[in-house]
Formats: sequence, structure tokens, C-alpha cells
Amino acid sequence: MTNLATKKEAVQNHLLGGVKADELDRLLPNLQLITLPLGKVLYESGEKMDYIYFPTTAIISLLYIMENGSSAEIGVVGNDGMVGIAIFMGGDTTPNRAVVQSAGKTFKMKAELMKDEFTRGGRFHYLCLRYTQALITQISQTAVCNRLHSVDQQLCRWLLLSHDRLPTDRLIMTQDLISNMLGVRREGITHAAKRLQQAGYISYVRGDMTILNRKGLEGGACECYQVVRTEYDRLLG
Amino acid sequence: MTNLATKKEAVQNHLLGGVKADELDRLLPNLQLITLPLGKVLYESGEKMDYIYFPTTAIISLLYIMENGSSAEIGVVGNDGMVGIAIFMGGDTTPNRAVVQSAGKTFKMKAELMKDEFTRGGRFHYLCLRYTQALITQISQTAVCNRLHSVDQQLCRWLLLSHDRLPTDRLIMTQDLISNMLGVRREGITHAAKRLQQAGYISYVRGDMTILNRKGLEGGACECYQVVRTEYDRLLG
DNA sequence: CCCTGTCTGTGCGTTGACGCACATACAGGA
DNA sequence: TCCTGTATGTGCGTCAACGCACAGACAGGG
Repeated sequence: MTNLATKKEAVQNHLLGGVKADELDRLLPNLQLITLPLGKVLYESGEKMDYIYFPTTAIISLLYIMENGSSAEIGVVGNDGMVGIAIFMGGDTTPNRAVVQSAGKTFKMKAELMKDEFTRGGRFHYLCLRYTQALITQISQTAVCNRLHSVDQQLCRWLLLSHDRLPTDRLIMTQDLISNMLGVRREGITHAAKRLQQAGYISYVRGDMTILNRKGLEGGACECYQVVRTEYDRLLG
Repeated sequence: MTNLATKKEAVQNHLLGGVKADELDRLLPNLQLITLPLGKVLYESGEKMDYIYFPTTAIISLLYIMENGSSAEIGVVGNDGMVGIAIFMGGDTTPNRAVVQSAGKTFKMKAELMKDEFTRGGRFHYLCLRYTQALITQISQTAVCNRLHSVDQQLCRWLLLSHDRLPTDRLIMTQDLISNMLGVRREGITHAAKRLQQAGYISYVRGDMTILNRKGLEGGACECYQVVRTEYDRLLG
């Protein structure tokens, strides 16, 4: 198998990079590095999770899909975390869909092995719980932001969250897809994106967006972004 | 001490009611039953949590307070759960405020003792994690609901979530307070509540609300309520 | 009994986002 | 090169919720 993980690759995911040497040695033979295309669904709402994912360059979006087909993003996971916390929290599934928001690489590991390693306790166990706590803050802040802030502010927040998890300044993503994530109209994103482009913060053509001025975006975002960022740093930094 | 917990009292909280006999025997001497008045703050955003709370008849609301003073509810906890999960998840604090939404009783226990019992593993550990998973679903669904649903629908959802955690059909709460929870205008609640009263689902006078027709409320709510309810039953039922 | 503070009801102009329709622009294949 | 599908831009009417202002209505204390 050529896709077996090396330490150098594994630590690109910050959770894997944070565990002790002996834990990593146990994990490595079970980690498989795969490439995820944009739009790939890692698991559907209510579906039993067979694998846990530790992204390196890929970004995964956690979505809730309404009965009428509309959707809204709950959280986003990149090389800072993992997809599939229900495997070790209990329940083995959640009422959400996990979909690839930005193509890239991720490790995957069988759910059973994940449970085994988790129940051993140790630093891995500790990190998983702290990461879950950070994710809760992200989800909470998404709830608050959805209630109280404008589409413009939310687009800034969303771009920053994505940028933090991206190895480059380029984001391959159409406005239509962004609107599905944020649960708003595509035209709303068009307007907001146009304003950001005119301000010189971003540039884009047909699904290829480049972040030019992070500070600008941070100024345009609500406090929600900073709250989440600070909490991630505190818990996992 | 007259306020030491008895088994009969303790099991009124479903988490305490779900642990094994030997675990409960260890917990009981450390549990203190107290009465919480409406509006009491159990902890502030960023404040270290000294106690974990297991409500019996009280209901606690988890809120985020914006810098400009506006607020929005993230989740609600009653006899189904506990307040202070950050104690065992790690971090010892969250960027939220926990405030008593409905006066009543709760057990409290020192944070250190909570950590000790949690690290012993066993059924208590297992239940804490599953409860956290259920809470995540509630927070997620709050995010979705805030994005996609009307004030009328959200008021129905909120009333049902409260009613589920209440020993009676009466809810002592002004429209102004409800509006702070939902992060909307007080007048918006006035209109929504009036419609619900005209439909015969509730009745109220000056901060004293009675739920008359649950089925009616369920019909007026969005799918979010059922999703959360089903997930709580699945994980903890 | 009155007074005061709090809770609820209502009107009105504003606004941010929606839904729909359609125009324009660009990319890639035939 | 043209054609087709997809991405983005724009206009317009509608609507839910907002902010503000103020009018009842009720409760409890002096």
C-alpha cells in the first residue's frame, strides 16, 4: 500500500500532530490517506459512520438538509479537526450530512479502531474531547450569527473560517454552493461578494475565488469569527 | 445537612437516574439540592465553572451575549441533562452565559469531583458523552432554525422544548424575556403569542403562560423540534 | 384608592432578504 | 467557430422582521 501514512504527513492534521509518539505509532498503520473531490459526501444524515476522517488539505462542511431541500451549514472542519465525532461520543450517527467543501486530502480510519484508541484514554482521548468542545463553540456561534447578523457579515465570517483551513488563498467554490452553505439566496451572495471585490478584499471569476486582504475581511465580519478563533486557540493551540 | 441528596430525589434528573447503583452511591454524598430563582446566572461567559448542575425542576438557558448587549439562546437544559459540560470536556469554561429560565430545583456538585467521577469511566462517563452529543444536535438545530424559520415557528419550538422539561403546563416568563432568548423583538413575540392564544394552543396573562394544546404547538413548529426530540430519545431514551 | 412600574397591544415607516425573471459572460466541447 | 451549459449580474415586487412611539391594562405598595 503506497497510501499508508508517514509521521510527516500525519502531523499536517493538527489533532494527529498533537498526540504522543506511542499513540501516533499505534494510529499510523490504520490511517489511510485519500483524495476527496469537491462535493463528495462522507456521510448522510442518520447514516452509520464507518470511518472517521482527519483532513489535511481538504475542508468538510457539516450541513443540515431540510425536508424541503433547503440547507444550512452547522460547522466546518479542516486540518484543525476531524469528521465523525459521533463515533466516539456515542450514537454512531448524527442528523447531518458531511460534504467536501474544498477538494483535498484526508486520512481516514475505521470507526472500530477509533473507538478502541479513544477508550484507551490518554492524550488522544483528551484531544478528542477538547476538539469536540471547540466544535460546539463553532456551532453555537453559527446559531447566534444566523440569528443576529447580515449576509455580508456572515460571508466574511465564512470566508475566514475557510481560509484558516486552506493551504492557499484560493477557494474553488461557486456562489451557488456558498449560498447553500449559508442557507441564503444565491443573489444575496452575488451582492455581498461584489461588495467585497469592490473593496479589494477578494477577487473571483466563475467559481475561483482568491482572498486578497484578510484584514479587510476581518473588519467586515461580526465578532462571531473572533470568538470561535480564540476558543480554538485556547482549547487546541 | 438536610439538603443531601436521596436516591429518590436524584433520579428526577435523568442522567443521575441512568447511572449504575455503585456510581450513584459515590455521587450522592457530593450532590447538593438547591433552589434557583428565575434569572439567576449560574455562570458567565468565560468564567471558570466551579460547579456542575443537574436540574430536576429548574430549566437553564444557555445564551450568547453580543458585545452590543443583544442575545440569543444556544440551547436549553432541564432534568434531561446537565449544565457545565466544559468541566469534563476540557477548557473549564465556555463563551456563554447560563441563566435560569424557569425557577426550580437543581443538584450541584463540585467541578473537581465531577472530573474525578468522569475519569473513572463506566456508565457515567458514557452517559455524559451521549448527553453532550444530544446537546450538539440541539445547538445545531437551533442554528438551522435561526436561519430558515419564522418567529412563529420558533416560538412553538421553544415552548415545546420548555414544556418537555417542565413538571407542569405553566411557564412563568414574560414576552420580553422570551424575545431575549430567541434573539427577536418583544413585539414579534407579542404577535406570535397572540396568534397561538387565538388558536387556543396557549393562554397567558402578564408573564404567566399555560400550555393548553401541545398537539397544536407541534403542528405550528418546524421539523426542528422533532429532530431534536427524536435524537434525545435515541441517545438517552 | 391612587400611583407607579411592568407587561402587553398596536400602528407606521424602514429595511434586509426573498422569489422570480431574465440578461450577460465565460468555458469547453462538437 | 458556434453552441450549450453554467456562473454571475440586475431589476422589481413582496414580505417578514425591525425600530420606534405610545396606548392600554394590570399588580402591588404606600
